[in-house]
Amino acid sequence: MSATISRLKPTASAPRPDFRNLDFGNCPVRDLLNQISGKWSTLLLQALADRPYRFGELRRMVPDISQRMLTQTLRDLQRDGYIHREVFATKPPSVEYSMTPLGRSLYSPLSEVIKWALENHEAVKTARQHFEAEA
Amino acid sequence: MSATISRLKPTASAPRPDFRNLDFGNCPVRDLLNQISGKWSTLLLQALADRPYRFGELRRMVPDISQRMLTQTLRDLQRDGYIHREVFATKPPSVEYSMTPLGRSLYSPLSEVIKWALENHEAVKTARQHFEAEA
DNA sequence: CCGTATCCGGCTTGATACTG
DNA sequence: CAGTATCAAGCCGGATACGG
Repeated sequence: MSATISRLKPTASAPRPDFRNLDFGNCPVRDLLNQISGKWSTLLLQALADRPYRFGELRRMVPDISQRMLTQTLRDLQRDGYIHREVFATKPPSVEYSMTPLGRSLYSPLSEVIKWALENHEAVKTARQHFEAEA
Repeated sequence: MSATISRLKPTASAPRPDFRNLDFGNCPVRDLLNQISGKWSTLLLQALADRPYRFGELRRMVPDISQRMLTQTLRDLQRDGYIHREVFATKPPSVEYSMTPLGRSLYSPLSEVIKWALENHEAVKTARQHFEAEA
């Protein structure tokens, strides 16, 4: 997931590229992908791409997420600027989450990957079966 | 990461949607994303999108991957049909990895996400700083 | 050169119980 | 309704050593 993969200089004399920009701080792709590849992140982005939802709604839409992970994942997405959190001082209080422009701009390419996954799931499952068969 | 997020039926009488297609076997997106979101998967796909490489070359291109994870990640990618593994009976033996058509078709949308990450890393870092500042 | 085996520490996640 | 705190379990990934 590095931004720039260390390409070996064809005739490099250095014994080792030692191209240490792979840590999360310096490699944007690993840094960002690390977040959105969390177990629940993409799922929640998909949900909020539709329209804003409240905490409890999201909880019901994703029955097998724990309250803990829902809170945590939403806060991480908010932290990175993908979603907006708005508290309504109703009684009892409610909190609504919605996508930011940044979140939408991410979701645009991300949804293409999701689409690919839906369209090619069978192909991958077939590949897996073939792989097992060879063992 | 589910294929189809359980949308609450507006006037549903059921106390709970109980829409359990979120397990990895049935949810394509979570199933596939789970693989490519491994710590090294995207990085290796990027490398092999360029051209085929041998094991040792990849190892040097990604200095901080362990031999264990390189072998394992490559095998997982091969298992899902994204890359091809070819052994050459040279002396000493060498193994070359290359992308399959399926792998290329995945990399196409995936590279757009990577591109997004490169272009928007600063925006995300800024968002993080603002988030911290509010605490 | 390429791959496997073993051990093991840490992060991530889930379960549960509790507050404003 | 939303969120926090705490604790324990499981998986992932790293180090190291060995084998074909």
